Amino acid sequence: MSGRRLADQAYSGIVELISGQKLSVGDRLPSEVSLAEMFGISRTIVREALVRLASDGITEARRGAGSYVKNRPSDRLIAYTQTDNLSATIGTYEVRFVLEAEAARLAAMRRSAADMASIDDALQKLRATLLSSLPAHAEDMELHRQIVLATTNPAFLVAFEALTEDVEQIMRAGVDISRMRPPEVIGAMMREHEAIVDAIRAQDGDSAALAMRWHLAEGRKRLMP
Amino acid sequence: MSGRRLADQAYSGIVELISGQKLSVGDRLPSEVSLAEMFGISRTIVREALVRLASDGITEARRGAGSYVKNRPSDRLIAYTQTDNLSATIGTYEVRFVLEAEAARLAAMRRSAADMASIDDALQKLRATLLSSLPAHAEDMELHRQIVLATTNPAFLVAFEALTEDVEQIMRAGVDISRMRPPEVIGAMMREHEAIVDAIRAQDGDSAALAMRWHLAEGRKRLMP
DNA sequence: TGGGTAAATCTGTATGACAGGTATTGGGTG
DNA sequence: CACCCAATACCTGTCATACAGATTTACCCA
Repeated sequence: MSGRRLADQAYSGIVELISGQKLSVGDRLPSEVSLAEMFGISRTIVREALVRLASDGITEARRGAGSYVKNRPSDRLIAYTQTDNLSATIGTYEVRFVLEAEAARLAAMRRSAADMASIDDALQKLRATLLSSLPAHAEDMELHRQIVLATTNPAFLVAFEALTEDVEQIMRAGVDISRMRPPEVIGAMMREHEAIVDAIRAQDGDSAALAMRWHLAEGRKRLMP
Repeated sequence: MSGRRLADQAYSGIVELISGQKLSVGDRLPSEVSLAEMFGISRTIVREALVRLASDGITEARRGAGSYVKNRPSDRLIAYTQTDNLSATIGTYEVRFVLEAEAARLAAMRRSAADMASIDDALQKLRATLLSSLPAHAEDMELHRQIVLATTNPAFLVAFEALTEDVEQIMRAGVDISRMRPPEVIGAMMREHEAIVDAIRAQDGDSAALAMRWHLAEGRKRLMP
C-alpha cells in the first residue's frame, strides 16, 4: 500500500506476525528490541509501530512486562485494504444507509438551534463549492458530519468517522471523484441535501431518514452506473 | 482519565491546541521540537503523540515540512472522553441498535456454512463462560463480532470495531460488569443470543434483526435498572 | 524583477542511556 | 518436599544527541 515509512513496514510486519501465525489474544509479542533486530530497524521505529497498533486496539502495552495481543486483526479487515475500490465503496454505502439514516432521524428529533445553524452553514458551503465546479467531497462529508453531530450522540460520530476515514483512504487510492459530477448532477445533489436539511429543520424524523436513504442510494448509483 | 503516560498528555495538549484556538484545517502546527519545549517533554514523546494523531486522521505529517491539521477534532468528540460512563454506554447502545440489527439481517441472508460454524463456536464458548460464572464480556463481543463478519461487508466490521474499542475503554474505566450478572440473568442472556443465532441459521433476516434489537434492549436495561 | 542557489528548518531514523515497573529464579525455611 | 521471599534479569517509558534527506525560506546575482 503506502509502505514508504519504515514504521509502516514494521506495522504490517507485526500484524502479519500476529495474524499469520501462532499469536492469539493474550499472548505476549516479542520485546521491542527483539522486533527491532527482527526487522532490522531501530527500537525507535518499532515503538512508533507499536503505538499505532495499540491505538488501533490490536495490542496493549504493559509497562515493564511487554506488549500483548488484545484483538486479533481480522483477516477480512486486512483483505479490505486489498479489495478493489468499487466494491469497498459499495460496502461502505451499505453501512452508511443504516447509520446515517438513523442519524438523520435522531438529528431531526434532537437538533438544537445551534446545530441547525451549523448544518445550514455546511450546506451553504457545499452549495458554493458545487456551483464553482470544484471537487466538493470535503464539503459533502462536512455536511454529513454536522448532521451526525446533531444527534448529540458521540458514539454515532465515532462510527461515522471510522467509516469516512476509510472512504477517504479509498479516495486517496485512486477513485476519481470529479468524473462523477457532470453538470446536470450538481442540481440533483443539492436538492437531495436540501431535502434532508429541510426535514431536520422541520424536526420530521421519518422524512429526514427517508431523504438520507434516498440521497445515499442516488450517490451509490452515481458511483456505479 | 487515562493520562498516565506522557504521550497521552501530549496528545490531549495538541488536540486542545488545534481545537481550542486558531488552528484550522490545512494549518501547520508547531514543529516537534517546539511542541516538546512547549510541553516540557522530549521530542520522542511528541512524536508518539503525533503518530497517534496522524493515525486518528487528525493531523498529517509531511517529511521535511511539518505536521498539518487534516481534520479538526470535534469538540463533542473530546467531550466524549469526559462523559460519564453510563450515558456514554447508552449512546453506544443507540448506535448498536441500528448497526448490529442490520448486520444480523445481512448475516442471516448471506452467511456461508463456514460463517455459521464460527458463530456456533463463539456461541458455545460464550455459553461455557457464562455457566462458569466468569466475566464473559470478551466472549459476548466475539459472538457479535462473528455475526458482523458474516455480513461479508468489511465496512460493518470497521464501524463495529470502532464502537467496541470505545465500549472497552469505558469498561476499563470502571464499569463493573460482574455486578450486572445475577444468576437468573444468565439464562436470559443465553436465550437471547440463541434466538439471534437460530434466526441466522434459518436465514431469516427479519427475525435476526428483531432478535438482535431485543437482545440489545435487554442488555441496556440490565445496565440501567 | 526574476530566477536559481545556498542556508535554515523540519521530519525520519539510529544509538545509547537510565529510571522504574514486572516476571522469574533460586535460596532459605518450615 | 513445599512454600515464601528476595535478588535478578528483562522490559517498557522517557530522555538526549546525532545525522540524513526533504522542503521551505532567504538571499544574492544577473
